[in-house]
Amino acid sequence: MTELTTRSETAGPATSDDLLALENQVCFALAVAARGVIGLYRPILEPLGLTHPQYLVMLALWQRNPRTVRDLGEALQLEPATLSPLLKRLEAQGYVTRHRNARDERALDVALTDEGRALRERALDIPPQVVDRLGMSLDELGVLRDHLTEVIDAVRAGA
Amino acid sequence: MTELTTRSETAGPATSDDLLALENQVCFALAVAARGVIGLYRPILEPLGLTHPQYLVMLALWQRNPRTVRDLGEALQLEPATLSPLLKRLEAQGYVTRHRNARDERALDVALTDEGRALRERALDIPPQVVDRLGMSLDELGVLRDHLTEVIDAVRAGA
DNA sequence: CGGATTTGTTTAGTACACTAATGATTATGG
DNA sequence: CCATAATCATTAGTGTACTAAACAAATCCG
Repeated sequence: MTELTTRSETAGPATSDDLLALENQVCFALAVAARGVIGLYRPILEPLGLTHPQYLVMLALWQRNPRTVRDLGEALQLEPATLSPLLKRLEAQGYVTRHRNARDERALDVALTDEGRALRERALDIPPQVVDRLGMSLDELGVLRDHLTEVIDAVRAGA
Repeated sequence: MTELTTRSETAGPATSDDLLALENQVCFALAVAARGVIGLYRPILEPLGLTHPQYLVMLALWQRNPRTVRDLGEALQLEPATLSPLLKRLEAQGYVTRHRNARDERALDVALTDEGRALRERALDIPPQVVDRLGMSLDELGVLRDHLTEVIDAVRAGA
């Protein structure tokens, strides 16, 4: 017997109902969990004037400072077409500058402004706030993150 | 010592760099994994003329047939404002009908058409295709789904 | 009964996120 | 060296996904 969707019960037959049951779909759990967790960030990021994807860009820039659009896209696994307008909004907020790279005029260097650099201090309080609201242990979250990393690698391999 | 973000290393201090490192953020892993897995569905769902959220609505309707917008929203954890245009597109595709509920004229009943019902047969092949492309075992996926369900519950409790 | 409140859906507005197409710059190879 | 190909970013178009506001229908309650 081959089971083609994951079910809570380990015994019993995998009926066609089980196969297409919403609650058995990993993709559904993934979508709901991602939307839910990102939703937790919304009120926390709002005072900083950041959306969640914008926050991730800032995290990437705090790790390495002038980065091209392509470089950011690889780090965040986002299409340049998604980043392009997002970065313009971050520029309008005053957190980054956008300038053509001198050595390669095709590339666009995205760099932190003083304000963008200063924002990092305020951001230090964000992860603990989210962990607090989630109410899950760091161990649990660590295990989850490792599982998610496996999925991400599996997607890359299967794509 | 309190660790506020999950890190791969269990020993050593949690520096401010670790705290804000992109690769340590569960929200980032969640976002990338969700986008990646949903991306795997894209070529598989395309021949059926469905997007991933539309596919989830169909799954919900195959489980219980006439459902109101609100009911679907609770099942899928989506705002009615998100579902409203999505359901119009499913109606345009010929998979569902949209009619006001006779007993409560506020509510909108979404019901499968014959074509929508028939689509279920073709959908039976989707989960195995995705599992195949992912290349992860059903056990791993089951564990992951259970972890994600915990996160979803934690979000609901903390929101 | 009838005004006030609640509920269900829709619309408006903003912001991702994707694919495909465009345009500009750099790299390549005959 | 120069035509061709590859690379980088942007724009256009579609489809989520959210909040806030609008609207109609049903419910509540004095």
